[in-house]
Amino acid sequence: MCEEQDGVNEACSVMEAVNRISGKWTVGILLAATEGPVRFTELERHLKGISRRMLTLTLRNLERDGLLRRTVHPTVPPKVEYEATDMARELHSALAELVGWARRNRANITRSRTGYDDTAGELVRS
Amino acid sequence: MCEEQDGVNEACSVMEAVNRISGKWTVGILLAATEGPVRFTELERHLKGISRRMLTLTLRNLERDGLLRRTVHPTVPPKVEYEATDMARELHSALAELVGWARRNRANITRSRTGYDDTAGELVRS
DNA sequence: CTGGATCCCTTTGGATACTG
DNA sequence: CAGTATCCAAAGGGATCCAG
Repeated sequence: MCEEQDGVNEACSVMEAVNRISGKWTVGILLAATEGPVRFTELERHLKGISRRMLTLTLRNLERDGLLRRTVHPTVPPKVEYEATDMARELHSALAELVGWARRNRANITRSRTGYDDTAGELVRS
Repeated sequence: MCEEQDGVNEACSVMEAVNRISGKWTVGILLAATEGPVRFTELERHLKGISRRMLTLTLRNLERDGLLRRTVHPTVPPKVEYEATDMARELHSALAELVGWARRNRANITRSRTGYDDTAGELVRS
């Protein structure tokens, strides 16, 4: 599935992880579900701007990967709760590293981008 | 740009990072460029299956974000080298966490998926 | 050798309306 | 409340040819 070469298999492992947490809403949902069980509409309000369809899809995929546990309470009206699994909680600590990096370098990246756009942009339209 | 709510701004920082390293080839390129300067065709051979277009695009974006440094040697034939910046090297350490997580939980996720597909799959086609 | 430009297909994601 | 179904737009990504 993933050719084994020098550093590429390492990259492959990372990508497996990255692919799983990529997606516009995945991290937000994961973080919310780590603090405790959350309901569908709670998430819908929490993740402002998400559509029902994307919320459903993202939840399904997370459940499928074993990162979320879905509990249906057979009541009227129905009540469904989502909660992060242990595996997801471990991931959370790894995520913290990324948060740190993002925080530290947010400004650098922005500067780099503007610099790049200013420089290269002019060359193109020369 | 990113509404500040409870845990969402935290998720936002993660997403900034995730968005930057997502993309099919980004991590592979980053890892290769972290070990030392690499040339265009080296990468093309290393990342088996990548198209020239995607290699170019990914390199451009990484350079734009300040994660890669692009050095042009004014020779004939032209020679261009890419190397990871300090910022990218810091990211590499954060990535290591993810690698660990991916390695530890790869099997779990696969199991979870097959289990999910077996269970839910039947319900759908009922 | 190192790309740029173009075409085209696939995937992702959003809006909305409907249902148990 | 918690979804499902459908339609549609935008982005991702591959193939190929062209150029400095």
